Amino acid sequence: MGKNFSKNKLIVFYGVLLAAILLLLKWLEFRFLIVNHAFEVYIGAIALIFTGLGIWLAIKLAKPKTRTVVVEKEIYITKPTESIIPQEKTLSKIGISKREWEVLALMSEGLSNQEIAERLFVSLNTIKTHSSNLFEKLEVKRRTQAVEKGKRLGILA
Amino acid sequence: MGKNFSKNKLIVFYGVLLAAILLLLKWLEFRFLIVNHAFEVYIGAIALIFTGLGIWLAIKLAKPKTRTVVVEKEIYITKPTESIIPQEKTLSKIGISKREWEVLALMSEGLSNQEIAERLFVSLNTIKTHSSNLFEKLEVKRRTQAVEKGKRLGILA
DNA sequence: ATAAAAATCACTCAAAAGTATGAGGGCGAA
DNA sequence: TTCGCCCTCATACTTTTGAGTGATTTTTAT
Repeated sequence: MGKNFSKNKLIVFYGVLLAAILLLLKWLEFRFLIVNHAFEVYIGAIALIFTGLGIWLAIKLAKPKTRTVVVEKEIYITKPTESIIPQEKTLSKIGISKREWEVLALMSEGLSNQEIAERLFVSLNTIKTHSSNLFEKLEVKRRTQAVEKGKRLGILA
Repeated sequence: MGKNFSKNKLIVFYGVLLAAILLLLKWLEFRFLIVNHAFEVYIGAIALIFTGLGIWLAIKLAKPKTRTVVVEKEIYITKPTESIIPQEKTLSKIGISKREWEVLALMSEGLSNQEIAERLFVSLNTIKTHSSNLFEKLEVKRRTQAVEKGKRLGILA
């Protein structure tokens, strides 16, 4: 906004300057044009002046090229609690199914397989199957390792 | 692209302004001066052409001003791990011994009792005793719960 | 020095966790 | 429709974990 304003002001200023120069030339014309040989010089002066004027105008008004520099700024924040189902990319990349993730989440809360089974209304054997598959996909051997790795992968809160 | 466009627009505007000024002069000429018409137009054309030339030269030759814009980009980093032995106040308040805490820490890394025993150069039975005492002090029933509670209490990373 | 706390270890029994294998139904993609 | 994946459940077996009890040694604090 302020930039546009100053630009307009500049243009107006330049217009006035131009008018002044033309008047000056007019005056010079009256004073010296009688001298015939001065005509070429006059034209040359005009050309020179207005070329310089154009250059000056262009330099003044040209927008500077902006170069964007991205600066990485480290900000320590308690990792924002992701969605309730976090990092679906990671999940699908590893191939963990929704049900398996649910089991993992309840594991991380310290529930036993039996408790998880009751919570999810399925049998204990089902939970065992899920957890076995889970361990294989996470490449771990125990539930504690699964929880630890799950957190490292960002798929657990 | 848009930058060039606005620059061109500026030039056009300047040309129009110049024409207006010339018309003004023309009018002034009719009012107050007795001068050769063709000569005025000639001078105006010269001025216009060389102004344009100046602008063109400046645009073509001027090295672009660069202005650096710094953009801050937030990066989320897991808060740096606190002291290796955290929250001794909490530990003594609950009555967890140093050895018990060591066992808990290794538990949280997913080690089995056997592995913990080997790591600490003691027997499996010792680890079992430690963990049992640990569970009682933490008021939990399983190692997963112990780890979970340990983290909640801030005695684990 | 002595009592308390901590660390060590053993043994048994039970529960939980984990492995391996098979199998049936549902569901979406090829 | 067939194939693959997911979810479900079962059975059998092994390993790990945890509870309970008791004991010896070391460390620590009074």
